[in-house]
Amino acid sequence: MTIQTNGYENIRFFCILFTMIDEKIKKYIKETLMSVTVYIDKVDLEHPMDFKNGDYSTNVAMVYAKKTGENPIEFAKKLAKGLIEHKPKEIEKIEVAGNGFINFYLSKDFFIDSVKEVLKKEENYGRNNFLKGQKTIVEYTDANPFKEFHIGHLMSNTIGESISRIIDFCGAKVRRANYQGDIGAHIAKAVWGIYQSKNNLPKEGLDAKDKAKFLGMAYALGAKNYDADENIKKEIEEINKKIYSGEGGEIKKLYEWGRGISLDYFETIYKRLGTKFDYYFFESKIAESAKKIVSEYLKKGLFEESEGAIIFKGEKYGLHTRVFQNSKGLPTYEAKELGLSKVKYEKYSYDKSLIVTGNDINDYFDVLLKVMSFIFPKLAERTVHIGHGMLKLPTGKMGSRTGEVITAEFLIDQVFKRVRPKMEESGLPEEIREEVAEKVSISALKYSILKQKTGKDIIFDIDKSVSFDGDSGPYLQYTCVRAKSVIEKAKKQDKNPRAVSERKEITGIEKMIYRFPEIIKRAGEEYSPHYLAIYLIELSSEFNTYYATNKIIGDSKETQYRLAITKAVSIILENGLGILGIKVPNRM
RNA sequence: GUCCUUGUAGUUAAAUGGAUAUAACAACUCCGUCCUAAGGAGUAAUUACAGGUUCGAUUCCUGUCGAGGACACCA
Repeated sequence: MTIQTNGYENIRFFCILFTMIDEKIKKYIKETLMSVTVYIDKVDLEHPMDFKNGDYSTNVAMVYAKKTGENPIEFAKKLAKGLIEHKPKEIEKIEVAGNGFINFYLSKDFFIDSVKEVLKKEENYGRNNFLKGQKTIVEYTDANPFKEFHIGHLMSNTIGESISRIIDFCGAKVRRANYQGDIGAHIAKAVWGIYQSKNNLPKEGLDAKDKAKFLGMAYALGAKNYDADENIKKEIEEINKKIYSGEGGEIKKLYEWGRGISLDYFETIYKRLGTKFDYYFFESKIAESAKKIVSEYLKKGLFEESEGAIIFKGEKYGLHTRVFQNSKGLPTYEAKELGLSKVKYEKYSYDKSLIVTGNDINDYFDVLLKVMSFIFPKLAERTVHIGHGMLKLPTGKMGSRTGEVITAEFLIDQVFKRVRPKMEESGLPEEIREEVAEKVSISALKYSILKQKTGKDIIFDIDKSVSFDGDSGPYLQYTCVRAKSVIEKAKKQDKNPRAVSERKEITGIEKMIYRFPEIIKRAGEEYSPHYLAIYLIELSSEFNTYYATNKIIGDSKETQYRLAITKAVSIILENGLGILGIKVPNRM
């Protein structure tokens, strides 16, 4: 067999050679069970909470003892005996606990080999093939031109970007998409506001942020007058029609001007957050095809007419009724989303389409997917909606309708203000202070979003939630920087990492290192970055304990192994943080 | 009213049906530097309530109470 040696093939080759240890143990349990004539398709294997109960543990004996009619403990003992007979070399010891768990203890050689593997694969450590080649399009952020980029967009962006990176690590071919509402009543309000100051527009030279601020004010003005004055309401509706029809003239010019500066401004935020989109989809481009789909399926009887609108009766399927085309003949978001699924597919013939939005539209997505299952059944099967929770301030709800909008930049700036003075305290060179403070601020924010389960709301107290110690992004960065700094120092003394050890004793940090690939896989299977975030904290905590109790750079033979562990931790932290969308500074 | 989500230490969170429910923050004790103390060691503190299924329930089911969201032309 010949193996092509370009980098990519190499990674794949590794993945085939090194089956993950948990998979291997599961297979081995399954085979042993079959030898005692129990067939099962799923073996539960977990890491016990406490290291003293082994590195892996299975409950199969308790679950399946009943099938054979035996006493669980007796069955566990019998099974363990079979397991011990052809124990793989990675396993040192197998024990039956009093309640019927079978516990597996990995061998010292396994841990040393794991460290070796991390050093060998470096930035590719943790990659797997379980989504190999799967073409996946991930839609997230979805900020609307003319409106503010608020903290809801920040959440969607942070989560979507991280999920994209996770599935990329699992072998998927990922494309990032941003779907933007550049049409509709809210836009018309903003354009009306701009029209009022058309002779006093912001100057060309101003930066994107200030121009965007002007748009925010224009929108607020339009929204206020829309509600207060019947005549202005009519004017705004007129503007809306003009934008929809795309007819030329002054309105069109102002609209395009505003749309342009708004999109430029968003780019500066994406850059700051570390996202680069492959595709931008705009509502204005989707509207026509959406209308066609609706009228076609109205004829086919999927939709019905009611009070001048075209609706889908969801009640037949235990869902709600939704309007797909309003009585003015304009397609609603529902219809546009249908069109979008098709347009996306035409751009990138995806196997999977993920859509990350706030969970306030979960119910609505159920209806949409039902409708899609009739119109584009194949696309519906491939579409997964991921609803994230809302970012809430202790004072109440955060939403663009309440008027109390918190922009992403405001929040980042608030965090930055608290981080910046720490740069002086830690005596960093003048020239890198801004840059490090920026990385630390983004990390604090992103981590506090990613550490918890995606669907749940986050109560966000700027003072308390964004902490810089303990369970935080900066803690992870700090641990990584510290580890790297030790390695640098050792290098100057000609001491280098090497995964060789004579010691029999197994430390807590070794028991964490090899788990990284498993965590990536699980996070990818469930589209859940928080598994990774929590793992990285546990890893860091173990490393910091190790650091506090072991002098890493010493004169003993073990120095090279301690350095190897340190290096492995820094590699995992850098890979893991990268996947969370967090950059590690060189110093902090 | 109907449907969906949710309720875990003082606070914010974690826990593929498993072992003594795990962390961080805040509180209280310690470690003052030697490789980065944005660190480490320790103490105290939690599954809303009532039933059920199970060898075993924070997790599954039913009910009660509390919170959030969605329920026709916004997205």
